[in-house]
Amino acid sequence: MHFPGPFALIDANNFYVSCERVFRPALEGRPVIVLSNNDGCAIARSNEAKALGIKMGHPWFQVRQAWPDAGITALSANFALYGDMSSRLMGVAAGLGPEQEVYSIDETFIGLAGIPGDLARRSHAVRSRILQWTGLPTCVGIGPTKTLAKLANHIAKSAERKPGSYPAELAQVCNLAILPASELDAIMAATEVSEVWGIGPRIAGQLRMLNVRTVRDAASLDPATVRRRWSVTLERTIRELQGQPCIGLEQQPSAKQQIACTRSFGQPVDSLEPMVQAVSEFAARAGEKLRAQGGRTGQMLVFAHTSPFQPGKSYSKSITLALRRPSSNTLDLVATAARGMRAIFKPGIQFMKAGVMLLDLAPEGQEQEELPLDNEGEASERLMSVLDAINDRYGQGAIRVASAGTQVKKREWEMRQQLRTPRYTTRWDELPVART
DNA sequence: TCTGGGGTCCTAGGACCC
DNA sequence: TCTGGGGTCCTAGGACCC
Repeated sequence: MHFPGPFALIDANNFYVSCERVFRPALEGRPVIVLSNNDGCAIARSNEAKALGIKMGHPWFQVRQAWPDAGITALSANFALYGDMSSRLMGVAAGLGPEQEVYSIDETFIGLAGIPGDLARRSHAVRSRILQWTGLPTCVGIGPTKTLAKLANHIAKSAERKPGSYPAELAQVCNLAILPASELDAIMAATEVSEVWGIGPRIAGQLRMLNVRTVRDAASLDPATVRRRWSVTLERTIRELQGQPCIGLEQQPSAKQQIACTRSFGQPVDSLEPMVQAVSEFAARAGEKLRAQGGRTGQMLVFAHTSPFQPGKSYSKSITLALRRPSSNTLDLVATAARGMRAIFKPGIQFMKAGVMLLDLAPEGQEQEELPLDNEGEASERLMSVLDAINDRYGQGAIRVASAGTQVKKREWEMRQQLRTPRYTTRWDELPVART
């Protein structure tokens, strides 16, 4: 395990909303939310939207009813844009220190070992550079462990957004590593235990029953007792709060152990053909992800179910299928997914969601080889790399399997996305226009 | 009318082995 | 009254993260 602390955590503020605002500055200062797939519920909120009381995961149709006159702008998720903005952010953020772990689309840990001088001042400089070069506002938290860096980031954000919640000088950049013990103690006593990375609602509730309510309370627990009562995971969290590094920095993203592609439909589907289309498409997407990490799959899970929100009879079924031999070939995967769907489909059901999961992943070259009776394997690899290269250059879906549906064959299962902004940075025909 | 998607890790318990 | 000891592998379920 690698502990090049102290650690910084750089985290974008309201990331998806901030990406949208870069290209639509008129949205500054206004309540803006970004919706999940299918325009279902709020997954990102501007500060103004949070101030209205809109919650994470709040269904859009309820938001619309509850605040008809608040001037809320709702946008469909534009993941092509967010992914590209993320890689720009990560590139500039890397300048803060020698080692970097990209933790999520909008967060990165930086290992600061060996950096001399005032880390807070350096962080302010990098923060300004990110804002100037990408347009994205961020906050930086610094601590001797990753858990404390996360906590510091929370404090930096709260101090900025809610003046008075913490000392004003901690806004935007908060370095817990150099705080005098008494001040650190006061801050931990003023922070709820549920804010700690790794403590979710369930464990926070159990801790509350033991009168452990603040971060300070949690940091005073005995690690051995915590391990006995809960698990080694929570023990690590407690030790990290006490300043002992237990969670290392992971610079190379490790290969995934499973790959999923699942979607809710834009409308209920009750016939077999569109269901087969949908899982064909999902299998093809999953195959792209699989080839990107250089892996093969030996098992696929296919599932479909009705909406959990609709009254009436519900139906949910899944099947696990073995591939004849480990493969990353889209044509194999699509055929397997279609076979699975035919096995679990039942007429007269209003299906609302389906998905494909690739299990039992292994790196290429690790599986047992069959005697090559022809050059089938090599041809398949060349076909897939050409497919990926074309889709990479001309856009996702430029070439796809026909069983996933075509423009002629309507794709009735496709998700709704009526409020999507242009893919400004990744499509030539959607570039922002400066002047006509 | 309308409610997301994609991951990881840990533990307990059962099956099975010698 | 008594009923071994130790190990591995797999799966399901719980909890967490963004």
